[in-house]
Parts: sequence; C-alpha cells; structure tokens
Amino acid sequence: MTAAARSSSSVVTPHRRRGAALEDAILEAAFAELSEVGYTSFTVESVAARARTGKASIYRRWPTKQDLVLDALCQLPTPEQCGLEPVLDESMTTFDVLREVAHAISRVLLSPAGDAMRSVKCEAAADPELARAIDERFQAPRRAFLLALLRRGVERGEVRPEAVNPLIADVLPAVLTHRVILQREPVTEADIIDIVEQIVIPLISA
Amino acid sequence: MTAAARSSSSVVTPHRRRGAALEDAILEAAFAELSEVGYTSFTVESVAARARTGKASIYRRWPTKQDLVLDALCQLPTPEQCGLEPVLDESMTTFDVLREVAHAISRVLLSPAGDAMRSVKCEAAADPELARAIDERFQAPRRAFLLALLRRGVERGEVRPEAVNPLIADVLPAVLTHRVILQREPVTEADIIDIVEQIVIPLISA
DNA sequence: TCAAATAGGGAACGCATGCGTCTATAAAAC
DNA sequence: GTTTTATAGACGCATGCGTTCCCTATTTGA
Repeated sequence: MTAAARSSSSVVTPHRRRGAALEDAILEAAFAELSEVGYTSFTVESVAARARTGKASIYRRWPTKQDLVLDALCQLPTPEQCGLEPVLDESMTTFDVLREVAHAISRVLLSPAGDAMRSVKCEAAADPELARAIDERFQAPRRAFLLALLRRGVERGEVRPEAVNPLIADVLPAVLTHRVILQREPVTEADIIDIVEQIVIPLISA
Repeated sequence: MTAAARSSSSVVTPHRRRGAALEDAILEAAFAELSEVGYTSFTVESVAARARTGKASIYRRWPTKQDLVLDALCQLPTPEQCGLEPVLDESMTTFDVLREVAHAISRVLLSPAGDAMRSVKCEAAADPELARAIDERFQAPRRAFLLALLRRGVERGEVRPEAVNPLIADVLPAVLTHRVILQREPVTEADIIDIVEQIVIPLISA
C-alpha cells in the first residue's frame, strides 16, 4: 500500500537512508537548526523532522541532545579549513596575513555558521564542558596560529617583540566576536579593514 | 508614617510585606536568581520562593517573565553609579581615568552582577528587543563616556586625534567582555593593568 | 533468489518542567 | 469593619526529552 505509493513517488525522494548517509543528514539538519533557531530553541524533534527521520534514529546514535549538538558543531570549519595554516609563505607580510585572518574569521561569523557559533558560545557561557570543547577545537588553534604569526613578524622585523603575547593576539578575535556575537552589529569588509589598520597594526608594528 | 507603622508592627519580623517593600524584595530576588542560575534557568517560581512570596504577587506587577527580567536588570549599576561620570576633573590624565574605567567595568563583571550580565547578554544575542534595552541603558552611556574621554585627551595633548572614534573606544569593553563573558576567563587586577598599558594606551597615545 | 537479520520511519507514551491563571485564606490599610 | 493586597498552592496547558512499539525497507548471506 504505502509501498506502492512510495515506489511510485520515490522518483524524487531517495529511498530510506541508512548508516553514514543518514548520520550525515542528521548532523547537517542539526547544524542548520542550530544556525537558524539557536541553541535554546534547538529541539531533537525539529532535527528529526528536518532530516526527515524519526527521533529513534537520532537517539540510536547520540545518547543526549547535548552530544548531538557537540557533534553538529564539528560541521563548522576549523581554522585550518578556513585556509589559515598555509598562508605563512615568505611573500606575505604580517599585515597581509592579518587581513586574511580577519576576513577568514568574519567570513565564518557572518555565515550561518556564525549564528550557530553565537548561540553555542552563549550557551557555553553557562556550560563549562561545552566551553572547553569549543575552546579546544576552535579557539586554541586560532590563538596558536596568531601567536606564531606574531613571532614570525618579529623575525621579519615587522612586529615589535613585546607584541608577542596572548593578550595582544586576542585583540582581533575579541573585537570581532564582541561586535558580531555580543553586539549583533553587522561587520562589513570596510569594518574589517578598519579594525586591522586602526587597531591591530598600530598595536604590533615595530 | 510607614516607618512608625513598621517599627511598631514588625519588631520581630515584618510578616507580610506590601507595595514597594515587596516589589523591591522581588526585584532583588530576581536579580540574585539571574546572577546565580542565569537567564535560561531563571524561573518565576524560584524568584517567588526566594522572595518568600507567591507567583500571583509577581504577576500582579509584571505581565511576563521577560518584563520582570528587564526590571531586575536595572538593579545593575549604571555607568554613572560606577563613578565614571565625575572623574573628569583636571588633575587626572586620560590614562589615569582609563585605569579607573577598566577597574569599574571589571568590578561589575567580576561581581554577581557580572554573571547576571553574562547570561542576559547571551540571551540578548537571540532577542533583539532585550539587546536594544541593554544597549540603551548600559552600553550607549559607556561608549559616550569613553568617546568624551578620548576627546578630552586630544585637547590635553595626550591622545592622538585619529583615536577618537567608536572603533577604538570599543576596544577596552570588547577585550574585557570577550574575556569575561565569552571566554569565562577570570580577570585579575594585574590583567586589567596589562590590558590598559599594553593595548589601550599604546593605541591612543599621541 | 529468497528468507532472516538489521535498521529506519513514524507516532504514541510517560515524565518533568515551567508559564500564567485562579482560588481560598490571612494580614494589612483605611 | 470593609477593602485591598499578600501568601500558598493547585490547576490547565504547552513544550520537549528520551523511550517504546509496530511496521516496513534494505541488506546480507545461504
């Protein structure tokens, strides 16, 4: 009965997904929900509906909603995936790289991923374990990269040695996330350039 | 008259509060709840229990939970109440004042009020109306003050003229709230001094 | 090729939480 | 003494987690 209806209508709808295909669909749906409605309004039911599956299939894979969220977050691009790692070739100045970094960060913050990040970061403010997971996966690598960039800048004579410290490495992310996450102010390309030119570069220049 | 009535009738315990006294007790309880459990776990029932009253008394005054939260937030000290306004006398340099400002901001962020602020700011990230209310009451005055301070610094020859812009005025709050609210890192007195000396002052010095 | 094993789809359920209302009683104000 | 208001708790309602059940699709391997 449904079989007949289904096989005839399933030209459009792919058949029942299983295994990894279904898992990916669930994670993708979870991430989309996170982006659109935020952590607070995120429900397992919505994720199931969006992925066109049942809650049971979700709970077969993730014991709790929290675990699902954490895994869904891994859909976010890591710093490396943002192309931050490979830019350290000789031809670029520290300031060139900084502009790239600022673009990379704000590209993420301004995309749907930014909304997901915002809601999860806010939830993390009240959830130490979530906070630790996010820091480990996203922030620690970014901090390390920026410090390495500053150190490289010192070697090239572009950055003053005292600028190599976590305090200063955190200024760019702090200003960007403060604006985008806490203030909800849109950040334009022009803003990014301003931030780098007027704040970061004066701060570190030799 | 209330004083007389109260001192006579409430030698042991004022058994049943009314009017303003009750209202204050509710707001205080609401603020304490906000600080301790955060916006997400904030419930009207807890507030009633903490204020030793019933929900009806709360709903007689505030139509919804949100309204109660907004009013409770007003228990937070305004920038003026932090003593920011009157420090603009001749004897202090811009940098002296900046250190005072940094202390004032972090004093708030490190107190229970900081936890309340954190949870509400995070909620505000998903609630434009709440965000607007907070910005109007707390952030706009602070921004205005910092800009005025920078302008005064230019007149005194301590600050370079190009530093007078919102971008730069926002660096101190951005770095502080990024650390305290988003990163959950404790901020010590030493950190505050570092932030002012290594970031803000170099950025604005003439 | 076909049956047995495995896994997905869909929906109902129990349970807990919390909002906002409502009622009954008790205390304060006038 | 009458009116207003506080206290205390029950109530209805909605939401959403995590479980369970039954049925059906897909895979596997004999």
